[in-house]
Amino acid sequence: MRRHSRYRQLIQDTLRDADGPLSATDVQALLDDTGIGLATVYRLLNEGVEDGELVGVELPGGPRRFEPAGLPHHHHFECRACRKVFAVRGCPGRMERLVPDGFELEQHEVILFGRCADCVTAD
Amino acid sequence: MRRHSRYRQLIQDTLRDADGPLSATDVQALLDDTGIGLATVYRLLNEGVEDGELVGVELPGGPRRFEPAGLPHHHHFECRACRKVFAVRGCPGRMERLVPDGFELEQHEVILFGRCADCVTAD
DNA sequence: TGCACAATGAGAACCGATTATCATCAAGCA
DNA sequence: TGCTTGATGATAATCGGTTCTCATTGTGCA
Repeated sequence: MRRHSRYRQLIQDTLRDADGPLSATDVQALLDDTGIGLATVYRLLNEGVEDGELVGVELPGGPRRFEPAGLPHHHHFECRACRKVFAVRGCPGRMERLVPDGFELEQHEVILFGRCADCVTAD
Repeated sequence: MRRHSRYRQLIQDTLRDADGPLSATDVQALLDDTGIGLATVYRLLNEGVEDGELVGVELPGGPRRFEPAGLPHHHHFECRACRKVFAVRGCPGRMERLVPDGFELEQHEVILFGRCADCVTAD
């Protein structure tokens, strides 16, 4: 049984309020003023996944990220300038057309790359 | 100036004949009988990218992969069973619809996950 | 045929991400 | 108010991937 954990809920809230999936170091940086250690962040993120409250998100060339479980179907946009990752609603669909004969499709991921609004404006 | 390289062309040919992008260790394994060293594989792959003959392909949670430059627009299918990655022609399109206001889209990647024909048959 | 130097292979080193270790801290109960 | 025990933080260890180092090889030209 998991007893009192100062941070458990705080991490959940942090992920829920974020614009997209966060890495362990992102979470630590956002909770910097609490002094939380990186080991604790990893521990709680992994526990969150085990408990089904969180899901891991893998994006090309980056560390593992985490977001709340149960979000509606969505994909991700990675800003090439600030490296932030945003969840984007919707899906282009029609993935089946791409699947070669004899292959079985289980899942798909769409990743958009470009520049986020903040970085576009910053020019 | 690059002079005689036994392997340069061999690696190009290997990538060109493959079903999809290959990692450095994939290439080494395919050229196993030549005794090529991993350092050489990495060196030639990186040179290939510098020279514009190859492009690097990043997929979630895997090592960097390489494929010939100039291929027509395509995406990738990763087999969850054998971990092989296949290039798949075509594109679902309509990516712009997903881009949030104020964001600028530069590129997109679509990755399909499932089981390849060989692994489906192997059951 | 000999030489200079690029190419190579083996393995050490490095790197970022992640996990393990362990002493310390503190919540909740006696 | 003490005690037990899970939670925590600092840091070492680990892990896959990749790059670096350097002695050796062998190509291509003199």
